[in-house]
Amino acid sequence: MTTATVQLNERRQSLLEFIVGDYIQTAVPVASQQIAKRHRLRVSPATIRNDMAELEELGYISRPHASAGGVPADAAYRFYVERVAPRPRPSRRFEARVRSAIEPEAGDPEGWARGAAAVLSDAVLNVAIATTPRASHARIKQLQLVHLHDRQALLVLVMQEARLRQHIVPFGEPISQDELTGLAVRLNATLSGLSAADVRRVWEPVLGYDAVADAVVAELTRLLDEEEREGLAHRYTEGLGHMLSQPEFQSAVSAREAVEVVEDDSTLRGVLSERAGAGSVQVIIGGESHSQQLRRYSVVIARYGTPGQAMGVIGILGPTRMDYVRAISSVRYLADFLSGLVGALEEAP
Amino acid sequence: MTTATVQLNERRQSLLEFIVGDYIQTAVPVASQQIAKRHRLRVSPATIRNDMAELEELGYISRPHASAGGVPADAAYRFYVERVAPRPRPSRRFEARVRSAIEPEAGDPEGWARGAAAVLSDAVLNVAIATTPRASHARIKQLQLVHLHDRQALLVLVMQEARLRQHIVPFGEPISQDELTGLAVRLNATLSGLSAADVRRVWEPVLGYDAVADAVVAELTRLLDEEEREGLAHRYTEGLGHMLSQPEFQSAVSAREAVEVVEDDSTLRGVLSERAGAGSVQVIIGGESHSQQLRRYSVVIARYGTPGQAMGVIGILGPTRMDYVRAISSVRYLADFLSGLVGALEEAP
DNA sequence: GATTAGCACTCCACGACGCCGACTGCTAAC
DNA sequence: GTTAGCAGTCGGCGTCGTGGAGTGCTAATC
Repeated sequence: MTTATVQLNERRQSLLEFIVGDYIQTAVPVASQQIAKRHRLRVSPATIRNDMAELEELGYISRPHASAGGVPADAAYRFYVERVAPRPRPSRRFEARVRSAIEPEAGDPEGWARGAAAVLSDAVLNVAIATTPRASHARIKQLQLVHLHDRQALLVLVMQEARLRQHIVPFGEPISQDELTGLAVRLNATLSGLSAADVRRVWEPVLGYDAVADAVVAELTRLLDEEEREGLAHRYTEGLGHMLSQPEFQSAVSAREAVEVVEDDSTLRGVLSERAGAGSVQVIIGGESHSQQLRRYSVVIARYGTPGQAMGVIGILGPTRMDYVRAISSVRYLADFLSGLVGALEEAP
Repeated sequence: MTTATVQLNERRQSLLEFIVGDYIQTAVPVASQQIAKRHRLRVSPATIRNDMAELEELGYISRPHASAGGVPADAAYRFYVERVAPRPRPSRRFEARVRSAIEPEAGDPEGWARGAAAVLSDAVLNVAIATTPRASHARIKQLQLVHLHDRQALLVLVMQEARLRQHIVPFGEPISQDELTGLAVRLNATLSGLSAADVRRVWEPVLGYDAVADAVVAELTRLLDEEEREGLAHRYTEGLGHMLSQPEFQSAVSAREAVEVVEDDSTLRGVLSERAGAGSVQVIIGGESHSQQLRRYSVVIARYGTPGQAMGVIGILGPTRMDYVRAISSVRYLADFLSGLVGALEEAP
């Protein structure tokens, strides 16, 4: 039971829904006569005006100037989202596009995230954001050592969910590929499945016996530590052009502002990480983000992945006036789809 | 000997240089009196006007309207670039930033490219683009097989220059990690250092004896083939916000146009790949690109890497009115810097 | 009490107008 | 070839006026 359903009788709720819906479509302040014409509300424009005055009083709509139509405030979008939320599935067309844009066989979460951002942005004509799934407790799956020079090797680390990292490891002494391979086999035997903390505990007793192995293990734990710090998750952003073609960005200042919101990592980072509520789709409308920069934007996000193991984020950024019905259903569908893919990467018990 | 040096006496060449230089700084059509005031040219504005009429005649400058100052045409920028090209080094400050933004120890070309794009864009206040180095003849360095499920493994392929690719390989029969490890060791022994064609030739005789190995090799060659198709190179783009704060993008349409140029892969792909001239820095000014979309933009790019082996691209995209001196020296320095890093990844003979 | 018609009023969008100032092109003198 | 002087051009900008869309209010009606 939302505030709105308590405050407003049924007709006013319908009216508010119409106002938000029309404004989302047209981006023009909606006038009482327009509503009377477009929707069969069985009352005259004058009555609608009275109701709109009431809606303004309660903070659901505001007016650009005294004799103008109403534009929805954050509260109105919140009401709208709650009212239309149950509508579930995206179009068949969208589902088909998702399936053709993302290749499950690749086993490449980065590619999936990139593909997901691309389809999503095309579908909602706003900016889409996707991060690769990332484990809160990174564990090593397998490592590989590739000879580069006499005293240098490339360490390739495979973690759960097929996350790859690479780093150069320098050694004090010359070493051959054969020796490296042997070392990798031994390390894999002892360290597979362990977290950074585990690795340190297991390795402690033998520390100091083999300088080469020590160097590899040190780098290994560093990479695992890094992986756990969420900040590093690679983010794919797509569709800025789509968003800028929305009418709210016709002025040059607002357009540049939008670019800055998208390019500035810190702005979005807060919204993406803080809203940890897994499961369903989250909608953060305008000022609800408590971010000055995002005051005029809404974010629709969902987490995906395997709970407790590795989670990524997929979502939309756009002006508060966005097609929430389509946004929510698209994000929900994609999150489920990606979760399925990531789940399939988990090792069977 | 350029066309301009033949057509223009020394004073007019200086004049043209001043016009271009001033316009690059101010973005305002430059007037004869301004030039007389700012530069000690030892002639009166009237003379400058006469010379400017000549420059207009020859197509070096144009005027927004009949009684306005001159703005440089593509030809003027071309002249300017050639005239100031010899100036060599970027500022110490820039060099220091490059060194702190790019970590050689990481041995991660993707990270280098990303870092390079970031510093470059900050330095020139325009869009910077960097691709990872990519071999024209991809050769396998080492592979790794990671058990996912009973009938599925993750193939991790390391190529020269530490390029990584990953892909899931499904099998008809169940297989353990130990078997996979053994297979990887055998394959590494036979296939290391080979190209896709080599692998196919070497493998042909034993094809059909081991379904699992066949599946891995098939996937392997497919990845190598893919690697050779330039289209797949991952591109990092940075600094759109910087570019949009340039005065040419104050109007909303031009801003959106700019976003589209940057977001649309195909527009830039042409310029990036076609200009294969390795070595020095290439400057493509406005219409020289023969692309309608890029008519008002200039591109400053250089290839980096180890010639004949693996090459990437680093460059700048901005309005034709850009600081070419800074752009060219920055790109040159970064290309050299990155080439050094990539070279160090090559296996010693 | 809720709904509606009528009407005066508000405010924006838009085009016309006019003025100021910056610059040029031209002419004639040096 | 160079320069001073001057008439002429054009963009930028603020002002003004008008048309039209839309509201709020009042009084009548259901």
